Amino acid sequence: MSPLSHRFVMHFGEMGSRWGINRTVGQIYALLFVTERPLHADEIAEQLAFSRSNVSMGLKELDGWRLLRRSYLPGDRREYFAAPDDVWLIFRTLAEERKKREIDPTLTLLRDALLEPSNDPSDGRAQQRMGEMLAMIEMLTGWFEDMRKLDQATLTKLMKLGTGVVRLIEMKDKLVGVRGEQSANDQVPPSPLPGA
Amino acid sequence: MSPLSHRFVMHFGEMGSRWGINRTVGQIYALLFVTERPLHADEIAEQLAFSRSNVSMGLKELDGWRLLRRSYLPGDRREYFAAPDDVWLIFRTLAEERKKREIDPTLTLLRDALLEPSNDPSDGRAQQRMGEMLAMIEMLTGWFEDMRKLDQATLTKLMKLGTGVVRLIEMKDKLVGVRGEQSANDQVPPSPLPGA
DNA sequence: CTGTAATTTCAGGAATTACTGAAATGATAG
DNA sequence: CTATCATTTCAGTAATTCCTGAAATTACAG
Repeated sequence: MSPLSHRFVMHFGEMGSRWGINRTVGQIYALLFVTERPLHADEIAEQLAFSRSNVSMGLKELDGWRLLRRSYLPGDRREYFAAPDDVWLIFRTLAEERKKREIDPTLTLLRDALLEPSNDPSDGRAQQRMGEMLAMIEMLTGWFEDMRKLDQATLTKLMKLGTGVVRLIEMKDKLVGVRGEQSANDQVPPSPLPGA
Repeated sequence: MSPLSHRFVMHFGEMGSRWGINRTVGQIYALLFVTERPLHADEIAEQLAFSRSNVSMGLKELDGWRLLRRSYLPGDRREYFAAPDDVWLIFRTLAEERKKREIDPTLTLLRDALLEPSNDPSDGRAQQRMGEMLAMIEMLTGWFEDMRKLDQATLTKLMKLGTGVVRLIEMKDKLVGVRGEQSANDQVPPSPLPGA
């Protein structure tokens, strides 16, 4: 492995813990990401000096994140692995999976907990706060869902526009006359900071 | 603690590991979040059945995330802790801190690594891929920075607009007349306009 | 200062998570 | 079916992270 690739792979290994994956998984993905051709498990194990079984578990984990492309070579029984070519696809998948793992369980808890009527009068404050949190998360996830539907070209255009989008909204408000509330299904949540 | 609050606190404890904090820190923050008045460390330790020193370390950690409000009571030497009232402020802070911890180090690595000219010819592919990743992260963080500058009201409006924002952009393009400056990747193919 | 209350630090043990080698399972060619 | 190669599972160990009690430090009242 070239010094450049090696540095990149090591970095992903170190960052792994902050990203909620372990060193092995981080390094494996970095390696697949920078490598031109698909690799089979033994090659990965050899390059990273991990045990074969560790690589197997790491690949399984990555598979759970939907971040792997699998392929075969004619006349070769071994399975080959690669990262998707499109970095934006990788990012989208990552964002979706993180939302599913880090946000959705809390969304469910808040909805469930706030549904059942409380007979404990001391719950007032807690209900209030949990309601605030729920409203925020629903707005964020709704918006995330909206953005997720957009194709890459549109999303790119939107991001390049940056704060310029505010001028558009002001312009619209001026033309239309005012802040007509958008219909119900317009709530959306943004997830700035998709995590790693 | 009421059953409702207890459930919330336990949930945050369990989710802690997925969020990159530990059980203690998760539970402490959940407790502060739902509790009306600020609490001092001993109260937290008692309610959650953690050692006093563990609470101290947890509060230090939360402080590092800038998620704590500290206060004093007249005639009382102890320090009191609370979560900010505004859930959006909490979210923004969280997003900023996560970016700092999870994204910025990689941004730095990619910039540094791609700056130094490589003499290793086998670096071609790695440079290419790392460049793609860098371009994506720069677009995302740039956009994040733009959104971060907006005040809450504007951000909320934008999120509620959801995919409606695409219609605005199309409208603008129509009014202004799409100029050649819009490059190839800016074409706006009829996108799924769910709200439309 | 001195004494006391509040808080933090830290070494070590507890708990959790990561990793390995060996064995089991699965897949395919002949 | 059988032999062989590939992959996964899993029990045990290594490594890391979490948590505690005791000691040290800090803050402040008298």
